[in-house]
Amino acid sequence: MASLLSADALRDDVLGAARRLLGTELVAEVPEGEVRLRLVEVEAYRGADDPGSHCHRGRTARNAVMWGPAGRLYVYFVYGMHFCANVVCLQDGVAGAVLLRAGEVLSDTGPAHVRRPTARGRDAELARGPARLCTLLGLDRQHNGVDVLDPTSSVRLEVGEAVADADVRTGPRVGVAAGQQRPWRFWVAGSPAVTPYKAGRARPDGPDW
DNA sequence: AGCTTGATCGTCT
DNA sequence: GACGATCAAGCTC
Repeated sequence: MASLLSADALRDDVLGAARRLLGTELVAEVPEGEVRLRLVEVEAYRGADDPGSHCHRGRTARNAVMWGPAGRLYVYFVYGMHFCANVVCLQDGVAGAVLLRAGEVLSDTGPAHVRRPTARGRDAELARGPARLCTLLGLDRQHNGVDVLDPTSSVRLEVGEAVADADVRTGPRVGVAAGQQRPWRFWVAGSPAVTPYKAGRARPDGPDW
């Protein structure tokens, strides 16, 4: 059987954690059954030194989980209709997390397509984008703070087939104007589930950072 | 108390 | 390629 990811993989630095999370498998119990996702796109976020982070301006009720121990889920609400999920990293008391941006469905895609009808039968679109990933796995504010390293949780992070360094790509984070120079987005080259690059959003010469 | 913006997505042109 | 949905956090007044 697959083993759970170790907290050590997340505790030291967010960039290493993001790299290590590629290829890991997120398993969630949903009403339709179980959905198993291979993570293929993630982004690293930090604290006060990261202008693109929710924790840039300190601890608040909303971002509190990001300051807690590694391995918990930080789930937040955006644009009035969507949820996005992160895996919390670094030591207790230090803000850090990795946003889960995309994954490939390894389990039976039947139940997955029931949950994501707008994918119109295309497997690559089941979990392409952070909010779609949450919809697929049924993640919402109820899951904020859930420990994905706990075998009794309804959402768990398990070790998967390793992704070779040669298959890893990095680039600027999507939709983050601040800190554009930081190539803190990691993805698996060639995966159909990775968010397509939007040239129009790039702002390489911003004065932030 | 009111205003702006957002780690987005689906639909329409 | 562009836009509207829809709401809470975080500012500003």
